[in-house]
Amino acid sequence: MIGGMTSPLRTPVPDAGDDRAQTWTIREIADEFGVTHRTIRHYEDLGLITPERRGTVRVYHRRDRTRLNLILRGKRLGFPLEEIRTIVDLYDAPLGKASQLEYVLGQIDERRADLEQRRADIDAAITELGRFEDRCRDELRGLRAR
Amino acid sequence: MIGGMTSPLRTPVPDAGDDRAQTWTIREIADEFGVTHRTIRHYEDLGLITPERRGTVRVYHRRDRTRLNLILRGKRLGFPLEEIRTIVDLYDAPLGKASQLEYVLGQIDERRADLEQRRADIDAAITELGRFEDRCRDELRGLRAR
DNA sequence: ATCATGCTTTACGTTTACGTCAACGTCAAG
DNA sequence: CTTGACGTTGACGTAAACGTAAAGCATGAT
Repeated sequence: MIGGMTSPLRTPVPDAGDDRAQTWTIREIADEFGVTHRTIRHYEDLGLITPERRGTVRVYHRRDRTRLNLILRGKRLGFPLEEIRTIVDLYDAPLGKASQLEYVLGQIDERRADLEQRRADIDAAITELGRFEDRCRDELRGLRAR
Repeated sequence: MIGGMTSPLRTPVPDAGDDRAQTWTIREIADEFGVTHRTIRHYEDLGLITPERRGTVRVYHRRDRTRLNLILRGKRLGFPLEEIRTIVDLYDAPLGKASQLEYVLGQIDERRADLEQRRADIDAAITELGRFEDRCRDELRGLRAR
């Protein structure tokens, strides 16, 4: 089960006063998202997340959690991590100049096309399952009618 | 491009008269489905398809093509091959006894639940993309307004 | 002071899904 | 009968996505 426990870092950050600047350790993040710390670090190796370093230790912010959510959903959808990186990078690209915006909009269209293809596959699979289920139920009724 | 060329085997099968009993070679199947013969053989190693053997040579029937379609769609959806096997096996299970039918119906429900979870993920991703696109377009208009 | 915990890096192991030879069989054509 | 064009079986290679020790700091607790 994935809860929403908020476990404050023992170093409440000097720049405090803002309690929304909450941070988490790698273990807390891993537990909460139901993955191992090794997985988290693997994503970092691939540049999917870039937690702050306080000395040698990793400190995770809200931003990292947002990215992790995107990553895990991408995984559930079967995207390879490299492709997932292009997606999460997309979401926090600079967007400064018009050319960059045009590029991002193009990427968005590509992504959407991909996702809609997948949805079509899923819908096909579901209706097929439905037909198969009907056949099975018919068969079952036939057996019980005797 | 994946066409539908029908290339008859040079041995038109003694049990002929029925032209629907068409067969294909591994190369034809591979080309038509856009995969390599190695991939086809890999699926056979895992028990996903079981082509007829005429001597030492593999002979593919319509049934194998049906399975291959299921397999490739499963792959597009990101299912691992082992899981895909349980799915294709499901579709041509015996269905003889009621107990077997009950089991299959249960499996169908599981599959459907999985697929619907995926569809939910996809829908979420698509609407998120939509919101992001709107923000980008706003930004773009802002730049051009100057 | 030291001891246990938790975090870190380094590095090799594993599973999945094929790719890539190598070496051989076979069958029709020249 | 030899030459290709396919087909077949190993067997090893590889890329992705982590798992699994091994061994070193850092820090709070005893």
